[in-house]
Amino acid sequence: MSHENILELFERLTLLEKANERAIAQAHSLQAVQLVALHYLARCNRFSDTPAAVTEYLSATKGTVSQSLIQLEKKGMVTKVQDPEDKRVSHLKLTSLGRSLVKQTNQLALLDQALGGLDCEEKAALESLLRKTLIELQNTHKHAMFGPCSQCKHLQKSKGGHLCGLTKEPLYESDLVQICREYTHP
Amino acid sequence: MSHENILELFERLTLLEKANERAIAQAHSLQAVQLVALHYLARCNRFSDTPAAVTEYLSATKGTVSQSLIQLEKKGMVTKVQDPEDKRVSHLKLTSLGRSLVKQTNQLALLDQALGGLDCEEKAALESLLRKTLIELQNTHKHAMFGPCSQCKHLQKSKGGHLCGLTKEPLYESDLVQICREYTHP
DNA sequence: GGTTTTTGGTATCGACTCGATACTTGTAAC
DNA sequence: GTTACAAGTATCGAGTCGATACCAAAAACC
Repeated sequence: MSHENILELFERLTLLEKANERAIAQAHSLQAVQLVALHYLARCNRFSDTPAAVTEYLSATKGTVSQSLIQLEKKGMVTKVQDPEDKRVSHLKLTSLGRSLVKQTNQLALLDQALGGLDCEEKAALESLLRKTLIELQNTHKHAMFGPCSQCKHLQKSKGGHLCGLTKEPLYESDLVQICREYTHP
Repeated sequence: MSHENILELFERLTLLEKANERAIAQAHSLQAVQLVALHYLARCNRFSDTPAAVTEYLSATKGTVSQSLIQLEKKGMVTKVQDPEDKRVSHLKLTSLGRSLVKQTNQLALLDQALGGLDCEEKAALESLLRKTLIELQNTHKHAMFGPCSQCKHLQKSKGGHLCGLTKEPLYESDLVQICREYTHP
């Protein structure tokens, strides 16, 4: 009748996953937060690769995130590129070292391995249930959701391609699958 | 085809929930970890209310957990009671202050609110999928699982009641719904 | 029965996170 | 042009975390 069981399961999964994340990060001389940020940067689009976006994604404060990003830069995982239009913002690009680290650690998530035990139908069901929960959560609170442009409310078709209704910028194929900080459910 | 979407959704939910946890904890002058520990202690059985069990649950090191528990004790949320049989172990009992805090913060989980948007069938489906995932995870790695005695492999019936096959101790009604560190899936 | 090993728990140290505040610089609003 | 605001950095104190060392009680061993 209540949600207690789900909450417990979720918390348990979360704790195990978190511990695993820490272990993996440590194996590469990184902090857990830094690894999460790195994975985020590897799959966000070019509107969402700024320190501010990472801050929003991690739900942390900009001071903290700034420091973590400086660490990542020191370790040669990312480089900062100043935005040509707005000189205040910088874009974070993964170096080849950063990209290879992401690749190495991609399949190490405990969850990823555990999900191998589900068949396709179950995975689809789980995905849609989780998505529904997340959307519900976004409705009650006003948090950024960070989804792919391809499923976003702001996606528009233009001659021969796509367009973001918010920024009016063209979206190419590669943009569509990446996640964006402005994602809104239709 | 792959699990990427599920992993993303899961990570997003986790990050939001974590941020929320921090905020709630801070509102009560606690650390997030301390609040999680407190909630754990509120629903574990009498075999699982020791510092070692909390350590296992949080997947942290005993040194760290020891400090967190000392903080909780200082703040009057829990009290330590030495085990009469094994003088090394201490049991952590919630004070009335601790219990009331747990009650206050119980319904504040973002997830809890978001799950309100699912109907009963969906919730049941989500629960069983998450459980299957967790069991799968336990099979590949050997982590403690922390489930309720009522669903445990070690549960045995005895004359007029139940019994834990591992410790041979009697289990009363109230024990059955609480979570135990020795939980094993049948 | 006495020695060794293991286990539960604490104490302490350094590296790091995190939040808060203050600050700089660039952009937008009026 | 002045003011407000936004992006990002710097810094400080409180606290987490992992590692190590340590103590005491229990268990295993001979």
